[in-house]
Amino acid sequence: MTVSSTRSRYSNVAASDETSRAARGTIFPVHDYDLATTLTSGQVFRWELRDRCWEGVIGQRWVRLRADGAAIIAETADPVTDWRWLADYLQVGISLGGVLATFPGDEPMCAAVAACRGLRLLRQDPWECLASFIFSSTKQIVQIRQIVALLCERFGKPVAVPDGCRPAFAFPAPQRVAAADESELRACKMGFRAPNLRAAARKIVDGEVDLGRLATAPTGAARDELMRVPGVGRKIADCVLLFAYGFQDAFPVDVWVMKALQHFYFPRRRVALQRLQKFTASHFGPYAGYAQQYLFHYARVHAKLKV
DNA sequence: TACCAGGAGAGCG
DNA sequence: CGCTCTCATGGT
Repeated sequence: MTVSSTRSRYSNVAASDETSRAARGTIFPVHDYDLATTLTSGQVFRWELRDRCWEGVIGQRWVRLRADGAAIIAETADPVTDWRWLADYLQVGISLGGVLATFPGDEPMCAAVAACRGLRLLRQDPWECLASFIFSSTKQIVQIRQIVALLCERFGKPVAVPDGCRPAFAFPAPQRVAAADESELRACKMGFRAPNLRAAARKIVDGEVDLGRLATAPTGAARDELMRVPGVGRKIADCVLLFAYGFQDAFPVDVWVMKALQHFYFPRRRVALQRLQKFTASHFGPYAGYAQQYLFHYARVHAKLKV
C-alpha cells in the first residue's frame, strides 16, 4: 500500500451503500481499531464519553459511536444515505497491520505498538483542525477541549440531536470567527491565541490561504502555506498536515515526542530540534506520521517520561 | 505552591 | 544563528 493511496482513497465498507436507503445508523466492520484511544489521543478534541458511547459533531452532523467487538456502531440524528463522510473521517478502510509493518523494529516502537495497538489517525476537517491546534500551544489537552467546546457553544450553529440529548454545535465557520471581537474569543479562555485564531480565519475568508488547495500540494509547499498563518509554526503545521490531510511524512515534534526521541534514541546527549527532525524523516519509514502518534501516546500515557 | 502544558515569535548577543 | 523571554490560563 502506498502513501498516496492512503491519502486519497475512500473507504468502501459503508454497509448501507448497498441499499442506498436512508438510515439513522450504520455499522463499520473493523479490525485493530481502538476507538477510545483514537478519540482521546490528542489529535481531536470534540468527543465525549457518555454511557459507554462517544458523542461528537463531524461537520454539521451529531454522531454517536460505540465500539462493539470487531465493529464500530454509528448513530446520527438525521437519516443518512451515503456514509462515506464518516468512513473517511474514521479511516476505517485503512489496514492498520499494513501500516504497523512499515515501522522500524526497534525497541521503543515495538513497545509503543504493544501498548497502543488499535490507535488510528483520523481524517479531520482542515479548518477545525487548524483552529484547534492554534489553541494547543502550551495548553494541556483537557484545556484545548474546553476552549473548543466554548467556541462551538458560543459561535457554532446548533445541529440536530436525538430527543433527550444535550444540545450540540458545529465548529464555527471561519467567516463567523473572523467577524468576532477579540474580547469575545478571549472569553473562550484561549488567551493570547485569540488574535492568531482571528487572523487565521481572516486569511481563509480573504482567500489569502486556501485550505482546499493544500490537499494536492507537496508536503513542503503545504507546510509553508500553513506557516504563513500567525501562530502556526512547524509543529502546528505538521499536526494539520497529518490529522486533516493525511500527509504521512508530517511528523509533529511537541514536548512529548521530543522527550520520547531524546530518551529512546539519543540518551545522555541533547540533540537540537532540527537534527531530530532530520532523524525522524529517515528513521520511521513511509508512515512516519503514524509512528509519531504511537510515540506521542506511548510517551504521554504509558511511559510517563520525565522532563 | 511551583511547575508545566501537543508553541510561536520577537529580541538579544 | 542559537538562546531566552513573553504571551494567558488552568491542571496536577
